[in-house]
Amino acid sequence: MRLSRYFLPVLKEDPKEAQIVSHRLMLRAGMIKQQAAGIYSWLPLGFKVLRRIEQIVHDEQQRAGHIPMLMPTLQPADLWRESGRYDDYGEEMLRIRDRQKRDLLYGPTNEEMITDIFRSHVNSYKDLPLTLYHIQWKFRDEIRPRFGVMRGREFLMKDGYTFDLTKEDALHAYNRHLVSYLRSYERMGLQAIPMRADGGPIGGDYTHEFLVLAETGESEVFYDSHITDLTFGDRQIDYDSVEECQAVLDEFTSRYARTDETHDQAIFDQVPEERRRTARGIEVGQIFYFGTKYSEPMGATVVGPDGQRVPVHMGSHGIGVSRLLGAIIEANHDDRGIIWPEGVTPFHVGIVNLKQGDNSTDSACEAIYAELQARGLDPLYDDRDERAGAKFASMDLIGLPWRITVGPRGLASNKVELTNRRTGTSEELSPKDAIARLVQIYQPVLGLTVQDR
RNA sequence: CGGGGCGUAGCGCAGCCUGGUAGCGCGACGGUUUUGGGUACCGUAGGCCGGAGGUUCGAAUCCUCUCGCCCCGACCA
Repeated sequence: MRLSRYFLPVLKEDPKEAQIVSHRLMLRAGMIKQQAAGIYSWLPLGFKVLRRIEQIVHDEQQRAGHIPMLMPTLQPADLWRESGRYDDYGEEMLRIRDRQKRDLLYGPTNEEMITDIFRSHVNSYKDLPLTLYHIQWKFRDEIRPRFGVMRGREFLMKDGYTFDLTKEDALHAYNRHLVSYLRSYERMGLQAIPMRADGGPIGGDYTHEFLVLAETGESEVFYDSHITDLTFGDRQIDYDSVEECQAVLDEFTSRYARTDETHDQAIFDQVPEERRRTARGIEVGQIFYFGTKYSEPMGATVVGPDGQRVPVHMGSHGIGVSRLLGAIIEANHDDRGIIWPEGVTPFHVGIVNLKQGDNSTDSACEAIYAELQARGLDPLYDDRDERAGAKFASMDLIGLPWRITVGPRGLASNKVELTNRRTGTSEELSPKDAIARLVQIYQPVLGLTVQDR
């Protein structure tokens, strides 16, 4: 993309309503625009990152064998009356009435609807196990929306639902989700720690939350520092293997890690003192096993091998997709702006032309731009007629992890500068070598697609 | 929902107490200048002072009501 043709309304000054860094930077970098309390438009740059995150979630869900679909944002109230949650959910649920005076609601989650779909079409244990998921906008009428997209009222969420014949099978589905979530977060450049959690209004007697450590997190967390040494890495897991999935869960939940909701000081005190940590965390996902909580009242049953009709064991699993942008920025920024991890960056590299209008720099930039695209990368070329300082400031703000700087001085000896946003270190390379380096850097990120399996 | 605060140009703000022709900085636009970290200068455009009612000769300013937004708290992916 050429910046002169893009829509990137960056702000030089801090909008006064933004108190935390991710909100401030998202507004300043022209990623979002607030339309009402907790409701945002996603401007092109923000939308691009949102789509990248969404794509990673899709990839990893499908890698785990989960099936994508899409349910509507508006739901009939009757389904929720059936489960009993129409009254239980409270003021957080946005209720709407249509012209025929039918009660509708803007879905805060989809257990009822998915259960309805399931019971309409699945009758036999032979159709199990089944995991369906979608990525759809949700609305929860928060008492106090704040922190930009981290606590919006309208938010994009991946929610998946598992159906199994037995509790044992359902817990394997649970473990499978834990594995796929660990992989997903790591691809986004995040460390998300699974922590034992409470059920909350979704319900469930077995549940973990995934927390990203950040000063601005809303939850207080307590953990054994050894937990942060664990990484999923590029290990290959057979998602059908009960043992392999269980082993990952065991490994990642072996150390003490809880939020204030479930914190137990007595157990925490058994962790060696030098390893005890108290911090704050942002919740970016949660997994639940809730048994027959919905299948029973809503009649989601299958005929088992013994000919008996039994309610299915269910679980639900969520990733806060739009919230993740905030969480990633909270965990990756400095005083000049955002620092995107390679896995989610809106553009892979920025090209800064130091002397726009100069024949040699212009053509060098054009050549680099074209070649990067030819090699499958997505560059942002700052071809505006601006001073170098303004271009650098914009690039730093929007946080592209790599920058190629092209100026007459370096070009005289066939050199451009390749700069890492995070470390600030630069290398002088020929344009050809700089491109080769970038291709190499992004090879693992671009290589990760489901089709490659 | 309780407590606190704010709505004046695209953004950040002053003016309000003590009523009398609506201002500053940044940004935008047109020039000149400059070209390796938000350059400098000249000029131009841009405002029903959130909305409604009231007081007054006269309201951004005083009074009443209302809408919106932010912050703290209880609640939450």
